[in-house]
Amino acid sequence: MSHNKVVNGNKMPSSKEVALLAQVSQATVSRVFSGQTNIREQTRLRVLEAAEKLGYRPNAIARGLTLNRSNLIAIVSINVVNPHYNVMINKVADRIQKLAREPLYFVCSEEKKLDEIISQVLQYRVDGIIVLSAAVSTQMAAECEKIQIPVVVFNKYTVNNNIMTVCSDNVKAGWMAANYFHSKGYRNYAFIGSNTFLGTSKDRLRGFKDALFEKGIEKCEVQMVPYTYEAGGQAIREILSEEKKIDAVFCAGDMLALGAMDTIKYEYGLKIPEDIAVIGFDNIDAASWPPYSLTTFEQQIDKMLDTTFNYLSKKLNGEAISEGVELFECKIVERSSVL
Amino acid sequence: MSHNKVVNGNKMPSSKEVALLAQVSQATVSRVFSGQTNIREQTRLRVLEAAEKLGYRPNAIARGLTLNRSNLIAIVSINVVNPHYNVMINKVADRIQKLAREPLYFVCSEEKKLDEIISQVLQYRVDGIIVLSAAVSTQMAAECEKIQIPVVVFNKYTVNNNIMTVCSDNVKAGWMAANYFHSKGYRNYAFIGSNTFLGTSKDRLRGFKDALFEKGIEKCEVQMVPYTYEAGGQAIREILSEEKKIDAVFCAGDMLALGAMDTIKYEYGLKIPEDIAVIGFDNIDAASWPPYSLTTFEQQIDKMLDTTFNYLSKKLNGEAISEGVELFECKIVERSSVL
DNA sequence: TATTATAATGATAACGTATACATTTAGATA
DNA sequence: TATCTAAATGTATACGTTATCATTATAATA
Repeated sequence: MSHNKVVNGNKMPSSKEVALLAQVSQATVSRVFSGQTNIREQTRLRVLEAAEKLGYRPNAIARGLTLNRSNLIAIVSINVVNPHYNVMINKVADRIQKLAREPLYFVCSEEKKLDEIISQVLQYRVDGIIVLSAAVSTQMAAECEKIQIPVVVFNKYTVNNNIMTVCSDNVKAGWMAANYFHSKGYRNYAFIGSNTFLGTSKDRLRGFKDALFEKGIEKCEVQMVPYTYEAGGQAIREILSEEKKIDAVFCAGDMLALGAMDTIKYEYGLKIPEDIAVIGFDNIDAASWPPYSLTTFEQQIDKMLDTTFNYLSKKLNGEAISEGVELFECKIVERSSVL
Repeated sequence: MSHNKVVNGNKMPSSKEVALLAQVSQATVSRVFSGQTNIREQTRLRVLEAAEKLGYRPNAIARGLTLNRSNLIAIVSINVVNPHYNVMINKVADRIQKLAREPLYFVCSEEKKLDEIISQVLQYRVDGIIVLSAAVSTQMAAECEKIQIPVVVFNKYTVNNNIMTVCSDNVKAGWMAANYFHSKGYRNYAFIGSNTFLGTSKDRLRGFKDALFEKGIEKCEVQMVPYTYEAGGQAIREILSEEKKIDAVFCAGDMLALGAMDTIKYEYGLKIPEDIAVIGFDNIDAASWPPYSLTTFEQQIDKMLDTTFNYLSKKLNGEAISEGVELFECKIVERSSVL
């Protein structure tokens, strides 16, 4: 059938077959490929040559079984179209590879199903789990802790003894946004958040309202919508339609902000920032483009990743490091969507 | 030390431990969890109860070893910030999960290193490999074929007997773009492609030039730049700076097109489409936003994914299906960046 | 050369699962 | 009840690696 009859046509050769060809024991082959030192150069070469000839590659699955770890690190992310998000995922994947591990990628349609997904993840005996923008249940966190699998929740504020949480200080950012608006003379506020990232949006809203309260302002139009450009437009439409006079809108995501801006300009013929000022969140690429020039918040993603991976690698090396919540301050990137 | 002394504090229980508690053999536990039928309901429940009590989860790694397949499907993608791309990756991941497999995600910084990455992928004895926008070497393709691992190259035209290629008909799309421009009366052309997706860009350029040639037009300014918004701007700057009169530019990617458009409008004060018409590629979200309203090409991503996963699942089920190149036509989405 | 110390290698037992085969049990029939 | 058949379960082994321990080969020393 096959044109190739060498050894075992259709499956990858094992170390045993390499050993046979190189005339050494299987253990020696294993030693060569697990990078041990006590090997005579001559035999090492003979083994490598035999391996080359057979197209041998160590079986990571089998290795995982004996070592009781897979070298896999899971990324669990909610399924959302968000440029900022995809940048994050790529960065996370890259860091995992730099840790000499492989990213096992799980997409989670609804946050409700997160526990189910993690349960699946655990079947792979991953070395660690990074959850993006979703909350891990207390029960699941306890279970992971019990079997010594480090979990980092990234970009979602949760308090949980057993897991590491790395997150932006969203409450403070909201507070900063309000103060920034106020300092520029704006007085009639609106907030557009997303129910896709509900917790995060709520935190930003809380900080926003806190600051307004400090200034003696109670009124603030609030819309919570899906995280899309269109929904941003729809939200501002709701706000503007009912004769509610606002002159400043804080959007808990650039995508929402861009949708709102275009609606403000093209549907209502209003000027930004003269009629309405806008602040966004995430500083996605498009925020800096001339048609928008959106003032927005930048998160310290790289520093957050440093913390995440410092924690993970310490855990993986068995070094002591304690869990907790690590908050990072956001920075306003000033452009021209606010006076 | 630990507050929990049940069985084996810090590692996940095995089927053996479950068997012990349920007073059955390990084989029976295995049978319950691999969904076999010949099990008395009573014992099945006893096993499930014991498993529940111990927090047992089958070890996918060990299962992979015996079955000689991991249930993993690798996604190998080049590292690029491209919204269209991230949408694709999410869709691919989702389909993999629907196939009851898990996506193992590899990011490849340079296309040169693809073979190296695939070599790593193969260590995990993945059930299949999906390569996005990168070419697999003939040698590597042959190797994968030999060990019966199906490979699909998505979104990159390559001819290779051993792998399945699913790709848009880029040559034809380029040809369509030129004809579209020409039918609207434009006569002075430029092309901006990306060296990040060089092969794809070249194909689109070839079709574009072919059509121009048919019309008796030889001249066409060409720029090949990295796939970014900024590079798109820089490219059009190069084209416009040297007194080269052009009135139509075809960009092999929306990101490039948006960058070019903003530069045309805000730096040169020219009007789109009156002074210069623009066609993009991919139909990313931003292309439809009012400031751009970009006429662009839409790829039949879902149909392409259908073909990809139909091929994969047939291969995985051992059904016969032959490799080959499957091309999909692109569709122009007409907006107002062309007269 | 004989003796040691050390480096290199081999033999073997895990790791947790699935499965072929052997055995037991339960249900059906006479 | 005895017998037979089929279903349920148990036993034992293999999957490809790593690691421990035992053994052999090599180099260093007297």
